[in-house]
Amino acid sequence: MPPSLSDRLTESILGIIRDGGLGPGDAIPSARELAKRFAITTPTVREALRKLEATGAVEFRHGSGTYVGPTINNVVLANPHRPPITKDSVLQLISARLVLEPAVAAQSAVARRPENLERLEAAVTNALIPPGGPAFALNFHVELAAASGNPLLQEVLASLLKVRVREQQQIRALYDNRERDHEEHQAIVEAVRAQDAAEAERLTREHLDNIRRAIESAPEWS
Amino acid sequence: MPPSLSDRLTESILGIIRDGGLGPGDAIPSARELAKRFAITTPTVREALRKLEATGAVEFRHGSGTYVGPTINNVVLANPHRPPITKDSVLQLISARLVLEPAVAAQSAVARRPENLERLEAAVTNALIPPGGPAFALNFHVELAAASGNPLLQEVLASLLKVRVREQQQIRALYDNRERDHEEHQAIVEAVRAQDAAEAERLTREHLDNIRRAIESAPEWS
DNA sequence: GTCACAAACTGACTAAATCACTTAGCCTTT
DNA sequence: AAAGGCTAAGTGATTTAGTCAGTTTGTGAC
Repeated sequence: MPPSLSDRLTESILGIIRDGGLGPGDAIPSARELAKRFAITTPTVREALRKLEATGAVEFRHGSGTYVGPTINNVVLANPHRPPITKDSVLQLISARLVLEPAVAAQSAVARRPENLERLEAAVTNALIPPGGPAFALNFHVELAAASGNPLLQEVLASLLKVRVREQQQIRALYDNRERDHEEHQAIVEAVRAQDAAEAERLTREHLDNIRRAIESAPEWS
Repeated sequence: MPPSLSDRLTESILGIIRDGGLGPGDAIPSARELAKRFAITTPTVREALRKLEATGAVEFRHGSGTYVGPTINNVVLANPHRPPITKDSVLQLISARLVLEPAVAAQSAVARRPENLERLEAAVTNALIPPGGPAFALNFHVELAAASGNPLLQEVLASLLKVRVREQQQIRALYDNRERDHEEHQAIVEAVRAQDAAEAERLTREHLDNIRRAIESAPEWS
């Protein structure tokens, strides 16, 4: 079963991006230009571009052009077509985080660099006055993973947390305790600053367990 | 900025799948049928379907139809357009696994059910004679995550390991030690069977560290 | 009953347009 | 000279109408 024209075209376009040394935000040739270059028609080009769009490899801007997307170099992705959220799925998510994040926090405590501390501080203090939407509080957990020095860990956490963005307000209603959130985040940062891996791990587990309990005791929804 | 027709169409098709109670393998209406139903043209339908194809939500079978894909209910995905592998990216991956998998193994040790042990045994014994391609040895690690009882953890590990499938043979050349692999897997299973979380965690860390060292000492490639 | 074949479905792709939006430059106005 | 509005070129978004290429299924000959 030979790969379809659309599949080969997708790879070719990725080749153009990579061989051209293009990064997120850079423009790629227009659909008409690509159609001419590969001697095919624009609907076919668009199909290939749509596939790349679905994974965040490219972005369309109507009237302007097509640009390299932010997640083109990602290894794992949050499913953009993920199923609707339920209370069970939220509990499943927090349980998974409860397994993964303490280990990440421990790693971040030993590997963190000065600039990570700065960014963590910023994420903690900005959480009380969210500038970029309701999901900003989750930024802390992504920054914590970033401090591990391993971009892959950051990707995994960011992908997991992106799930919650859409229904963040709904969750806020169940667990809106910014003060405690803030205090616990602050404590984790201090442990990371002190490079105390065991303490960072313990505090992170405690923090997530608090959230889990709050969600668990909340009434069913959706 | 209102969502484009293509975006709304994608959601509508997902609605058809979910409202129809369709699961992986089930057929969805043909492109022409969908075009008629939404009063649009087939190229537009195909664009929407291509986006769903990119995330594994649907699959095309030329001449037969379009079917619900295996990962439609996934929360995280392996990027199908991920960048080419390098030695550095492999080390980054193994480092991330070194952080995550020991914690998963500990959880699996306490949460495992009898059927998980069966599947783990099967994965260990089949690893020596791979039936379904060269990537079969990685199955063990996915099964280990499955034993945690949290499908999300299984998804995360499966997505991380899918990265390696494509270049698995290349990696095999660097670290082809099936005997030791097999022994170490076996030891982890025993710890999981005994529900010894600390031991499962330790053995998993040791196992991955062995792999890491083998890759690290290998010559540069690609 | 079994096999070959032909319709009828399906996806894959083409061709040539038109509409909608953005951008940049020019030109007017101040 | 600076500010604002207009216009034209370039781009994505979508349509229309068809052809080609696989797959499935039922029918009829054997």
